[in-house]
Parts: sequence; C-alpha cells; structure tokens
Amino acid sequence: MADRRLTRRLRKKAAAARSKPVDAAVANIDLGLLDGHLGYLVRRLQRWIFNDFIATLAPLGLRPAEYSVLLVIEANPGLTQISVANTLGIERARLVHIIDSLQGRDYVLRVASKTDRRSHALVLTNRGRSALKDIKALAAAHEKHLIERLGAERHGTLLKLLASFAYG
Amino acid sequence: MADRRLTRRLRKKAAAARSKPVDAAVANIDLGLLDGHLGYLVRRLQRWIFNDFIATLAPLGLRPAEYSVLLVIEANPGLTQISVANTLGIERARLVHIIDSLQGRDYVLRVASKTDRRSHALVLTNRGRSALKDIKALAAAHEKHLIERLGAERHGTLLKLLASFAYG
DNA sequence: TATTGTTATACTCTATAACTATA
DNA sequence: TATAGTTATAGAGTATAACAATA
Repeated sequence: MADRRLTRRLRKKAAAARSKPVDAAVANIDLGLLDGHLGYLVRRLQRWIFNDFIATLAPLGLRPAEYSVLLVIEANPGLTQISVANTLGIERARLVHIIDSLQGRDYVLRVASKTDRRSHALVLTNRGRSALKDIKALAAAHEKHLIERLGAERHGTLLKLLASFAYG
Repeated sequence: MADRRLTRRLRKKAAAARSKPVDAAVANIDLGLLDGHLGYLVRRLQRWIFNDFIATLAPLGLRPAEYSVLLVIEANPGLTQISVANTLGIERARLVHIIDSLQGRDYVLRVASKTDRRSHALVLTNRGRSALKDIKALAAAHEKHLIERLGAERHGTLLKLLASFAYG
C-alpha cells in the first residue's frame, strides 16, 4: 500500500523542481572545468528524470529498475533472469530482489524452465498485465513532464543521439 | 594508497566496455516501451561514464562527486559547505563526509569564516592544488575515452543540449 | 526563529564472493 | 568445469530527522 502523504510530498517536490534551473546558474557560482565534462551534465539530467519518475509513480510505489524489468518481461515472456539482467545492465544478484518484490505484488511469476532446470522463465501474471496499464499511464505522464522541461525538439534529438550510443 | 591490482582490473574492465554496445542490441531482446523513455538511455550513458571515470582515476582513488567538489572549491575559494552542496545538488549531510575525506588526504581545508561563525570557508591546500594537476590529466583522459566512444560531434551536441537543460 | 554543520538512520544501487543445483 | 539462481557483505549515494552553535 502506497503512503498517500509520501505521494503528495514527492509530487509537490517534483512539481517545484520541474521548472527550476540548477542552483549554480542562479547563484552565479563557477563550476570550473566541470561544465566541460559531459558526465556531470548527464548525471544532473539523470537525477532529475529519476526523481520525477519516482514522484510520478509514487501512488504505485514502483521504481525505475522495477519498471524496466516489467517492460522487458512483457515484451519477451519466458526470458530467464540472467537474460533480463544482461539486457538491462543489472547485476543478477540484484535482479533476484527485484523479481522477489514483483512476485510479492503478484505482478510476475517464476515458471520452471522445461529445457534447463537451473533457470526460471519469467512471465507476467494477469494482475501484472492489468497493473501495467496504470503503470504505463503514469510513466507516460512522467515522460510528458520531461518533454515539457526539455522541449519536444531537444527531447527527440536526445532520444536519437543516446539510442545510437546504446545500440550503435 | 591505491590498490594497484584493483586499478589494473578496473582499467581492463573499462577498456573492454568502452567499445561494446549493450547486450540487448547483441542478443536481439526487445526492450518494449523502454526505448521511448529518455531516462533509460540517460541512465545507461551515465553508468558508462561513471564506470570509465572511476576506472581511469583509480590510481588516485577519486570518485566523481569528490572530483566535482574539488573543481568547485578551486574555482570559488572560500565557498561554504552549504553553497558547494547546493551548487552540485549534493545533500549537505553527505557533503560533510566528502569534505572529511578530502581533508583527510590534505587536499582541502576548513577555515573559520570571519563573517559567520556557523560556517566554514573551504580552500585547497598546496598539496590539493598540486594533486589537482594529476587529477585533471586523468579526468581529461576519461573525457577522451568518452569522445572516442560517442564521436566528437555527438559529444559536442550533447554538451550543448544538456548545458541548456541545466542552466536554461 | 532560521541556518550551518554535524551525527545518525534507512533505503537503493553497485560490486563481489561464495554456495547449490544443475548443465 | 561452467552456468543460473541465490545469499551475504561492503561501499556509494539519496533522503530525512534531530541536535548544537550561531545568526
């Protein structure tokens, strides 16, 4: 059960942050060589995005990593844990706990594999498929916040540039 | 003292990762809606960058957050802890430990403020200024890895796009 | 009353090692 | 011997709350 006060607080905080530039720009403090490092800027954007995602999905209490696992299982039912872990760049030891959590909410199921008794085939439950509809709606709302913040053009350009990094 | 075996391992791992696309592209596993979410791609890039940064600076054992704090203090000597924390988006409670660590290596000093006895003025020590030369050289090598991976053009475009997000 | 630095706590995420049961 | 899943541990980073000294 999600804590409604927590949800409200997170939403309010995220809404406030959504339109705000970082403090350095406001206070005119020099970043030194930092603004020549892409890593700094990528990290700031990544924090902003995750904070907004977590706040937007707070009613369902779903974290970014859990969301990514649900989407990959939906698109590739029967995938093993090691495949999901490698696909998403998550340690297999950590994925165990994420699957535990998703199974605890009755979103996914570990089915015994027929070909290899060491591994599990991961599938969505009916409840998982149903919940995913609401989850996707909130995730889309989050992406809308991001587009509002970046502008549709920059958002599209970034999607293309970064996709070609990841898959190129 | 940095562990040389750790350094070698990290360098080797980073060198291997530097030229490799993510596993999903290799194994042809469907990411579902995930490739429409900028957050996923930003997170993958951010992990790649931080891993390479940590591996490249392993001989000095300096983490990204520590590096960013050093640069800001260098560019703004006398800044208070709260200002550094707000500038970089680090919690002030966490910055305490980062400054502890940097002071423990004799890189920075907490000087009593003359105008407000609650706060500290942060400055680099001579040793800190000297170390920063080597640190910057390694950080530049890291940025070079990133440019090799992305291509100079994409790297430049991303710097511009993300800077206008952070400071716009 | 509010702010700066500090201490403490809880939780998420990364990284690694070791164990089991299978292959 | 190697791999899939699991358990355990250590460290980084985030988020909060509370306290002392000072404003």
